[in-house]
Amino acid sequence: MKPTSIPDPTVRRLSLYLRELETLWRSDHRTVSSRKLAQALKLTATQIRKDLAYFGQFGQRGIGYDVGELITKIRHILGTDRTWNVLLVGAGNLGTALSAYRGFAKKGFRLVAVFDADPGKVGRPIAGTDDLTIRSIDDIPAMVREHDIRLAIVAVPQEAAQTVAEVLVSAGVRGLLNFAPVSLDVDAAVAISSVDLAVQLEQLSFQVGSQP
Amino acid sequence: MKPTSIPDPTVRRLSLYLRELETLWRSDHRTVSSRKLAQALKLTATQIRKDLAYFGQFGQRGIGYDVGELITKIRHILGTDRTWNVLLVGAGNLGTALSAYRGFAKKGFRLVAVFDADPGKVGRPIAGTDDLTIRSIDDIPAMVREHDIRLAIVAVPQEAAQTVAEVLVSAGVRGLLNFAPVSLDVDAAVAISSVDLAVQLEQLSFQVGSQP
DNA sequence: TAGTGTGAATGGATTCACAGCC
DNA sequence: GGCTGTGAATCCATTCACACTA
Repeated sequence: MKPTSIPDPTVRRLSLYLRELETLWRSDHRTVSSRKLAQALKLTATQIRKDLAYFGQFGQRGIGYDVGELITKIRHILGTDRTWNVLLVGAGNLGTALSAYRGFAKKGFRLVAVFDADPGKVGRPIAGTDDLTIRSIDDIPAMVREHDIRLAIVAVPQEAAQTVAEVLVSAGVRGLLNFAPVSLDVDAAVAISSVDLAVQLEQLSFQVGSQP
Repeated sequence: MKPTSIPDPTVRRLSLYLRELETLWRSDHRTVSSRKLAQALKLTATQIRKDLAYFGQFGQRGIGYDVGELITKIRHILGTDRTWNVLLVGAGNLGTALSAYRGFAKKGFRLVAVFDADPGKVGRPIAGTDDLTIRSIDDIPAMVREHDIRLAIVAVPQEAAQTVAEVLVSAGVRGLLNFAPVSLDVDAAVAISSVDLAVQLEQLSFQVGSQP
């Protein structure tokens, strides 16, 4: 891994490369060219080579890339070659669906606890998970310490999001995946990734709407 | 609205401006400067002014922007000043959570039907919605025609996503919001917006991981 | 021939600097 | 004094062109 700062778009694409490579692996492809990868992802071959070149020389001229090796390398770059303990706040519709989502575990993210502010929900088990029960928000700091938590998912209503974010950050969490439709204001050292479901539809509305 | 092609990043930010403006409106702010807006969203004031200038002159020098007016204008630009009928495929964990999500309706997106391939699920009502029941995938074309559907949400497992996308597109859908962890291959005229939940966490892993 | 890796050129978004208006 | 709108300058990601290797 080189010392230079990596362009943000490159990091985003790295995840897509990994996803595609894993699919290729499952269908028994053991080598792939930047051109093939580009086709599948609707990017350019040069871009993929540039992106990978930020981190080293992974390919064989004339041959392409070794799928298994590249998977290992990208996982290492992204930091997903180990297990991350993750915690989730907000046991509403979305929160419980996310708790039961298998895709996280497949990528090495293990959900260790779910929290909700509603005392009526505390203690209730979450369907579709092995043995998770809803905990009180007050237990967050202890859980963060106990399980070395660095990442958390925020799936609470807009009004509660900023407060929850502050609790998490002051407990020591370093990255937040935010589903609340609000821009969180936290220390700049904390990484934030946001998914606003309505915003996604608005983008489509714009693109489709400007067509007849 | 000008004829020039709008930068993609600008369109993405437009949604954020709208969200922030709606929050300001609820807290009784009736005017706002680009600097205030920039602070809240962690952007630069110039960028906001440039973005808005693509579409016209909405501000008052010395004063700022009228919150209500700007909301109206941005909604018009995004095409959300009308109701969009939307359809959702995949009544698993995530799909049912999305069906019950109130945020879509607030932004003018009305979910009119939910589909699933599992015959055992067809006919079952969806909790948290008024009167939606799960329908057979075969009914998609009829529903698209009947309700003038242009946007659809894909919340099916990876293996099913490409097929579902093709069914939707050939039925006439113009934009897809895809939650399956796969890159969909459809006609270039179809707008696609993708949310891969695991990818979001990977991005955080990278950012947090490169810190000590 | 098929394919990677990379400096140089290009293109497009962001920021600067400032004119113009309240 | 405060703030918008915008050409010019800057910055940064993408693409081009090609040396190099299997």
